[in-house]
Amino acid sequence: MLHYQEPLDLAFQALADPTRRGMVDRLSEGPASVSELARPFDMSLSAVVQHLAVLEASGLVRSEKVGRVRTCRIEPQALTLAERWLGERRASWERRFDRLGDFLAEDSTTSQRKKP
Amino acid sequence: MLHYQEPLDLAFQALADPTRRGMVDRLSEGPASVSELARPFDMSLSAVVQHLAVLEASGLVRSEKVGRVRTCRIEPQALTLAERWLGERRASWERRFDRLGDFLAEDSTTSQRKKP
DNA sequence: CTGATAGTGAAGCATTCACTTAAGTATCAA
DNA sequence: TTGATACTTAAGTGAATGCTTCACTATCAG
Repeated sequence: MLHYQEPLDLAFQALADPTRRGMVDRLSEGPASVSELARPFDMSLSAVVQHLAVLEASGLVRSEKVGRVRTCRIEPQALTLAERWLGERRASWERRFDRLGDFLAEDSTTSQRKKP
Repeated sequence: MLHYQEPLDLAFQALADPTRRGMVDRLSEGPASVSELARPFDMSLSAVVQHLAVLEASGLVRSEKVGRVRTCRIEPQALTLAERWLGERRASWERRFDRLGDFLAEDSTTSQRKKP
């Protein structure tokens, strides 16, 4: 079962890991090098680089190397994409919730209404 | 490496799968039974039930059984939690970005002057 | 040059994930 | 009661995930 991974899959998957959320959190305050990103975490640099690869694949982070230092920064569009998806579903639910009063007042079983 | 799974881990993990997002999408339109949730997907009912378990564990969905039918509905608080996390990071980045704009507006060492 | 710094790449390993099939258990309708 | 419906539970499988270690390549400072 090979699937093309949609942006939302990749973004949510990337955000599901606390280390990666920590990295995004750090980057939301401004750019950072790989070792700088790695510092707070109790794991090998290699592991952090692998997390970074996941973040880059998801589009949440981009980076560029100058000399021997790779500088990472957040890519807010991908963040917004996920945020919007959530917002839309919540809005849909709220719309329905608002109409609930009408349904209750009318007391009808969906489509079983007019049958004389 | 045993960890307590934080709500955000569970929520983002749950949302990382397109089937589960499909289910949340459906539920944002209103409650549904398990088989109703399963109908659009080309997989066994068992698989759908397992996806549902992930959604329930994450707090995104709750369900209750009446007779032989389990009715599922969305739990918007968990949705809001994830949405807020994203919003906060984006806000943090935007704040920084605004300050950067101010800085660049005054800075001329790294960019060329406009030709007269 | 020499050595330290910053990162890269590959292999290996335990665990988790997303399914499957198969065999249940209640519940409702006739 | 009989049979269909609506799940439920358990076991198994292959692929993906989150690490590790070790070996390696650039880059910069003195």
